[in-house]
Amino acid sequence: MPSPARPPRGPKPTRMDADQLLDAAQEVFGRDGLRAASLRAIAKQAGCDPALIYYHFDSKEAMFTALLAKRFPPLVEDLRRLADPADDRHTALRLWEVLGIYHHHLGRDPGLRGLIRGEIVRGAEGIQELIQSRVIGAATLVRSLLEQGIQRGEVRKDLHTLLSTFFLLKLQLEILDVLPVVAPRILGMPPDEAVAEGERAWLHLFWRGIATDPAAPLPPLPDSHD
Amino acid sequence: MPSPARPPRGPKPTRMDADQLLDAAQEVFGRDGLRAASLRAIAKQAGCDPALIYYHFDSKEAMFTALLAKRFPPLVEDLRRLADPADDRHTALRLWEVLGIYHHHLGRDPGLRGLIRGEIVRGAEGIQELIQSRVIGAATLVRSLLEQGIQRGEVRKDLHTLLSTFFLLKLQLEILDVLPVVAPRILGMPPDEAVAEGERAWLHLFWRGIATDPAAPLPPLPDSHD
DNA sequence: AGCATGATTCAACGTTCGTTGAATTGGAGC
DNA sequence: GCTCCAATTCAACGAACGTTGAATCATGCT
Repeated sequence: MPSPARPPRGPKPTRMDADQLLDAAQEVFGRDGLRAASLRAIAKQAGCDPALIYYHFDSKEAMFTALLAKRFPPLVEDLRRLADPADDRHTALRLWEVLGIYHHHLGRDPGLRGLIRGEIVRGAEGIQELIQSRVIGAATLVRSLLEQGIQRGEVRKDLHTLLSTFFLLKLQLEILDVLPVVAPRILGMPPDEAVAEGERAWLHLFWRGIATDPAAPLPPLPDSHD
Repeated sequence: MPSPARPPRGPKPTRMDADQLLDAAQEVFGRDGLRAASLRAIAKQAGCDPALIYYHFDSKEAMFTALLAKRFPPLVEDLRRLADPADDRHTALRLWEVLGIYHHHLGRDPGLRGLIRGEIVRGAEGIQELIQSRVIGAATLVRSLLEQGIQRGEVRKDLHTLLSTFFLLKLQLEILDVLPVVAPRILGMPPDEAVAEGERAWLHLFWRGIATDPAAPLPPLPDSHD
């Protein structure tokens, strides 16, 4: 009996590519934050050995930046399409779609959200800048949307568009993050419903806050973002 | 030469009480989060040995709850005074003071903010509930303020006051947290100025969003919260 | 069949962490 | 001046961490 039931050492029948590792990393980073997340936890989530991570990535930080590089571009691409000046739909409706895009790309799991939300402030130096530059890229598109609204006369001319963009996006992230957790206890409704109602209430409040004519009725907003 | 320059073992000339340890803990917890903050870092910040912490507190978690128990009641007490229905000032002005109270109690250092903001979502079970209950206590007072505004006819009757309270406070925390960090690069202004302008812009937008008559001019808002 | 190579695991290193028990000392009370 | 206690430090434990180098296996190429 040379070795009773030792698990095989070599490659598994099912290969593990970098993407699968990134999915696991997103889960764990989102749950624990960059610093508290352990490579052993990520490996366990992915179902492999921690050392395998070093075959695909140089370090924990490199894994993090790879995660950003994978998840951000699709979101930005959706925003870019939406920010096309040829789109002449009502600005409130387009802002509603902004919330939808964030919901679609960041809403499904804790994922990048807590990480984007938190790591800007408490993250290490280099990472802070990396996230900032990515977030700014997305925010700039949303801001241009507000400015198109001003030119169309639908949005107040004296609006601070940069701060307003910050408000719109930051609160949407908070809605996606916090409402599902506190909804059952505080709002007495299931998480999905709470998020949907929160987004709708937020857009109404925000739009009233920035509209040239706050009393004018909003165009109908399509159903929840799924 | 029995011992060249060994530092003394016994009590220092200057005693260290639990409050000083809590101050150091607030600094480190706020910077690193509950999980990533180390007792050794807290001890270094306080200028004592890590073991001393265990003389005053049972554990790291106990230290955290003690910190909440110390910092929250003064904030809630200020809110309670402000929510007195006998206060007949304009509701927008009272909401401006709400922002001021949060600024005053949570604005000076990273302190509890990042912690309140983050740990609700990603914290351990028991702590999550602890923070929630404290936050709810404060939020309830702000909500009553909105409802007084409705009764006075200054705030829209169809407002979802619970969600609106969530919006008001969450975004104020984000303003205090993020604006100082990103202001120099993005807004091109010093942190304090950015926070002051952000708070003012936020109150204007929020008030327009909830007012019965959004076009009516706001009462003058006193200068920045200091 | 043999071999090279890419994918995976194992075992270990050095570090840091939360925590503990014993040792030490300054000051209060007698 | 002695004693006792509260406050503080020291030294160490076991666990978990990021990381690395060598070992192992599966597969495709020749």
